[in-house]
Amino acid sequence: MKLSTKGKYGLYAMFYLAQHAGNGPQPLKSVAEIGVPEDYLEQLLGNLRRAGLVTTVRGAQGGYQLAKEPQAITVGDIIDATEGPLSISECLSDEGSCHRAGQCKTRRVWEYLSNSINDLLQSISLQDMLEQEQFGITKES
Amino acid sequence: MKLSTKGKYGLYAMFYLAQHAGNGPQPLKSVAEIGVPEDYLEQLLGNLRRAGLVTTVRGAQGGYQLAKEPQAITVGDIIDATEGPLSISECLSDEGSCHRAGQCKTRRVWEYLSNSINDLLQSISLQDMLEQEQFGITKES
DNA sequence: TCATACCCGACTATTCTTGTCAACATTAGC
DNA sequence: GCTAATGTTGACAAGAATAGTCGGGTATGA
Repeated sequence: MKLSTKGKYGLYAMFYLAQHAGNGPQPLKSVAEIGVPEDYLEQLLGNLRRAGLVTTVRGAQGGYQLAKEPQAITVGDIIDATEGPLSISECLSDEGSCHRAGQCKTRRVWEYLSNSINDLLQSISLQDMLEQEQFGITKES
Repeated sequence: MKLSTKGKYGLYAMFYLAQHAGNGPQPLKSVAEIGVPEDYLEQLLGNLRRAGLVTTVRGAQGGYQLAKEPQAITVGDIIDATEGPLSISECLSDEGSCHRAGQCKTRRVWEYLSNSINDLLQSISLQDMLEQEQFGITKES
């Protein structure tokens, strides 16, 4: 179980935009300095735009900027937008794939895990990241 | 971010073994009745054996059984054994892939998420699953 | 010794990931 | 209006991962 680079890059990009909020639209070239291929990043920002997390200004001097305040955007929003909704098990989305009653006892586990992880992701906002220390990290590595 | 079938099938199989604990070794054929191809399941049970979660008896009347009590085996153990350790981001395992200081602020997020999810997975045992209702599910779907 | 069962490694088809590329649409500024 | 800067879109492709499949072992109870 791991995140693909889409979610990771998406968070990088959104964090970059959060850091530059208020400075006008940031062109793709600038955002790509976080270390992501431009052509690939473009796709991800497209998804983030369609999800309503960033707005764009086309043409010269255009670029990308956050569509909302940093505290109104969560890590979960970003991962949803870039990776698609996380589904621990397709049992949860596809009804009918649990063809045996015995197996369905495990379904409740997926349900519980899925809900818990979603809550977790929704509990961290870009603002929290800007402020650091805000989301429960206490132990030193 | 999703689990592969390995983790899912692994949990099915382990839950099956938990349900039949005390009835002697369960042959692969029986376990496969949960709806997993025998040849594939064999690989997964091999991983579970190497992880010390099941023991096997070879030869006629042989089969697989839990290596420990159901309360001593967690969903996290099973997923680790079948899917390999979950790594949200390779930033956490591979040092040096965070090549920019700016990006590394997001690293703490992965760290936090990773720890939280691991704790979550470790908090559910097979015994909890046998007893149902035991691992925090309260809301009706 | 034979049937039952686990053990192991190689092989493969399909899908997903991670980009790359080319053509197009929009707009600011001269 | 022209041009350069910029976002938009969809097609394409190499490589890796997933989800099995297969063929031959080895151990053991009857």
